Amino acid sequence: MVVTLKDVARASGVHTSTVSRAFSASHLVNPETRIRVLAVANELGYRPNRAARALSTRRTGNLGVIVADIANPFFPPLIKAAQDQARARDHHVFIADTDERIDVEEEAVRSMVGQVDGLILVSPRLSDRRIRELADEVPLVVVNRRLRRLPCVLMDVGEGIRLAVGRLADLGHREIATVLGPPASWTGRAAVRAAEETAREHGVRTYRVGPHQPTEEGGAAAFDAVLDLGVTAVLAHNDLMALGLLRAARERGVAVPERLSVVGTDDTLTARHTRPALTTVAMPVDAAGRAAVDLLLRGADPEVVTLGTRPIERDSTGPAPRG
Amino acid sequence: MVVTLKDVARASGVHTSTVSRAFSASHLVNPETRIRVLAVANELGYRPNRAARALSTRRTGNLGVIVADIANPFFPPLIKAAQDQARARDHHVFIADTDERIDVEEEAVRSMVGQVDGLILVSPRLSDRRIRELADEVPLVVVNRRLRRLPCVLMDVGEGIRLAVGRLADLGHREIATVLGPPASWTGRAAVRAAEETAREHGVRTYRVGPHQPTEEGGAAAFDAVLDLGVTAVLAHNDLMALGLLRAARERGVAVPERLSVVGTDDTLTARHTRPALTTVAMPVDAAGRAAVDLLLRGADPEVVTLGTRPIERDSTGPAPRG
DNA sequence: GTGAAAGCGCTAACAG
DNA sequence: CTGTTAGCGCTTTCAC
Repeated sequence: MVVTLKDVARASGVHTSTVSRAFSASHLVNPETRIRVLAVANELGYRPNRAARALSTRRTGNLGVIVADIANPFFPPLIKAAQDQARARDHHVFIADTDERIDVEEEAVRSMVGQVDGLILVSPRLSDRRIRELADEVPLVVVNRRLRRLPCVLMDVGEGIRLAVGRLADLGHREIATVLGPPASWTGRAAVRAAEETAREHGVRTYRVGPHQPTEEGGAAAFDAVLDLGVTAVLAHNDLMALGLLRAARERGVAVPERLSVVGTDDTLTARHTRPALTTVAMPVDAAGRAAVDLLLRGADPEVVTLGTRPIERDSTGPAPRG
Repeated sequence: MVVTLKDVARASGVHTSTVSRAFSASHLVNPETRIRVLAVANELGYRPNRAARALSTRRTGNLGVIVADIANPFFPPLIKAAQDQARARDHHVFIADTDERIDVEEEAVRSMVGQVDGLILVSPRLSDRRIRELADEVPLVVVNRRLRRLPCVLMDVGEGIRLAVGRLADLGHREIATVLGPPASWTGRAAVRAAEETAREHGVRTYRVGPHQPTEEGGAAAFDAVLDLGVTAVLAHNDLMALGLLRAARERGVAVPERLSVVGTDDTLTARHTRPALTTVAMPVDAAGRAAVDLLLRGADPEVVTLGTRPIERDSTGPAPRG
């Protein structure tokens, strides 16, 4: 059924080691034999078994990318950028989705260890401690979380959030709610901190709502609480949750932005298409994906790459309603 | 650095095979030794190397899902459903994105063979012939393409398209354009065929535009050609392209649906949120993902699972403008 | 330049 | 119940 090195060796009358060399150390083999062997291999449809190869070389040529939820449009562009970069450096990418579940994340990592040369953990939900343990077993780059002495790629949401909150203050908003995503989200915490600091500097009051699942449903679930607070603007943990808020607002007849301004985070595809178009904080996901692969493949000292973010003002924010 | 079976064996004073059995055939080992061995293993932080294990068992416990573009919101829900189902059956899922490129798809398949127990090809761009060859090397399920004597999961877009076109005819449309996606798209061809047949039955004329990339950009690129045809309605290969058409229409000041009705396919997340909300054909992606895993794991005779589709009427379609 | 042999980490008969 | 042995598919010394 499956053609192995041995089959090729037999069919071309040389030893397996010669066939092996023909593939992975072609300069060590007589050009003529090499050509003959490759011809036979091709004829037979031989494909090296990468897993077996990895067993002796300790290099698989694969990288693993582990994300919380590929259905969250924030992740795919990052994954694709990582993939492009990996391909340019002659590696393949295996992706795993953890469904926002910590046990699944653990399992995903475990199943990849040994089949990849390195792992990129995007917005991991695992504990810092556990990530450090894993880093001992396999080269690791963490995206969206800061861990001392580990290579990290960070997107400074704080920067974009500060600008966004400043803008809301200028528009006259005096009470703002932040809608929280998963408690384990490192960037989420950083964003909330940045929002609250900036708000304080502008004399704006803040409230927290949540945590909720970082999904459209989660955002919708938060809407009533937001409304009850009587705020005039709300910052959502991500665009998905902002979409949920937008939908709930429409269903409840709450005008956006006239009565409530809504700000998302991520600038996903949908943000440009919502009604009203969503104001949001754009993340440099492409750069992050590429940087993660570079860090992983460079394998040098645990460097930290920090990338900037900025708010994109669309139609879901406007002047605060007059009291 | 990395702990192996041998290390555990040495540390617990038994043979490697006993350690192996303690892990994968625990009933074949004395309870006391097993407990001791597992304790030592745990102490040492031993993790079985799945790739090595697979080399002898020929079972990896992994399934591969290969999709054309994870950034296309059509795919993630399918992947997630497949993942859930796989997990329920004690398997992991590795995902690969082929960037709509046939060479990358080939590479992705190749890199996964040997590291997975089976492959799910979603909307493959590879030739039928090549897919059949691959099916000889690795268990395979094809989604969104019909291949004789191979297990397939099909979503009958035709069904939804026929209903959608019928509805357009009822709304008075007499000239309709179909915007084509990638030439290699099997469902795309089926959809166009269904559209043209139904149109003919209703005395409606059809035109084809494209092919274009199945992306928002691709859709936008098709807009001018659509406009030039003077049609009053357009069916897009997928929602992404429909979004592009919507955007281009807005930019050109063409009112949707007053002057042009737009229909997508897939019913992705964004469709509900566009302005106007997109009429589209909903695909049973969850069911498809689950069915694909079931077929793969059952490994029985090459069955074909066909799932129905239906149009969802929103605000991007309306009565044809009066001539 | 090529073959022989050992080994990567693990499992699977086969004895005992 | 456990140790021995062989082998999964491939690479890598080490001789010749």
